[in-house]
Amino acid sequence: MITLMNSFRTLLQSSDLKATPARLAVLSFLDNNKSPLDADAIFAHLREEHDEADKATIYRILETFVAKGLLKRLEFGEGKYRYELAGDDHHHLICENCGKIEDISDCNISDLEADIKQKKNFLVKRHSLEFYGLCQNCQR
Amino acid sequence: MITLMNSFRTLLQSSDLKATPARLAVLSFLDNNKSPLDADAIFAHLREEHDEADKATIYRILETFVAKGLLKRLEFGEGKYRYELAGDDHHHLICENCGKIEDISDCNISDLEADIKQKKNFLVKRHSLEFYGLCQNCQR
DNA sequence: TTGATATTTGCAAATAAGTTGCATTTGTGA
DNA sequence: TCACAAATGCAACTTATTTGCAAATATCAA
Repeated sequence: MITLMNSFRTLLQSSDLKATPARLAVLSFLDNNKSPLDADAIFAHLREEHDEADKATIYRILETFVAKGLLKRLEFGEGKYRYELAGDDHHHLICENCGKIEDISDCNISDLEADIKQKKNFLVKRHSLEFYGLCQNCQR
Repeated sequence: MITLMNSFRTLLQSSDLKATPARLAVLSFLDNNKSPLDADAIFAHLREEHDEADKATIYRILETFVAKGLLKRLEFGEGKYRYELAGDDHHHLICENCGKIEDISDCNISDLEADIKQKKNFLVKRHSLEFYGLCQNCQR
């Protein structure tokens, strides 16, 4: 735990960000959590953990982290953003019945991106790809 | 023009929806328009065309149309929804510099969806795939 | 063509997500 | 341990969207 927090500290410092309790708590919570979370879930968690932070602060932290590349901001058709730690590229399987969110890696769309440059002369910087359907449990 | 409006009438009727002026105007505007539009753009357009409708009405029309499968609801990382006529499957190229939105078809991810069923036992119903980058003009 | 009626709309108020200005507090390097 | 830029809290605000309810209207049958 101590080492984990230290690694978050280091991460923040190497991004020119001060290691404040709220920032450490946000990183730690997103790290513990498998699925992408929205601002309100993070806010609620910090409150429970007595790492309380104002909602404006949470939003500012998330914005800063996305700008620095520590987090990715995602949309799952809910009318709000979710956030996850930036790591290897992957996409999500979103169950429309129970809301469960799984990861998948190894989507191979770099070929497609090359195609796009070719055909449309559009330079792809990034993409979003999410799948909606039914998870194992909800298929019956 | 008259025939076009009649086809929208027919479309609405076959979806068990009354052909109101606002609904016809929304369909017509989205049909004329190449890129997906948000509720406010539609609202503003109808006002200009003197097909004025309340914003709540616009939102309800859009919601109804999506539910009936006439429209697709999209998100481009803007914190709001955009809508386009449902048609052949395609995805979008969103220019991060000028905001221009182009379409691309023929993305081949049905293979990937089969993979997902295989590996994760997740049943994909639909997906969202959007590309962000620089359009031809904005690359220099 | 006219009524009856269920559907749709307008209006106003409410909610949800996210943002902003500003005074105060706090990490951090000297 | 001090100074100061950076970060936070608070409150007010904006933007996107939703909801309740009464009034208006498209449609269908007579």
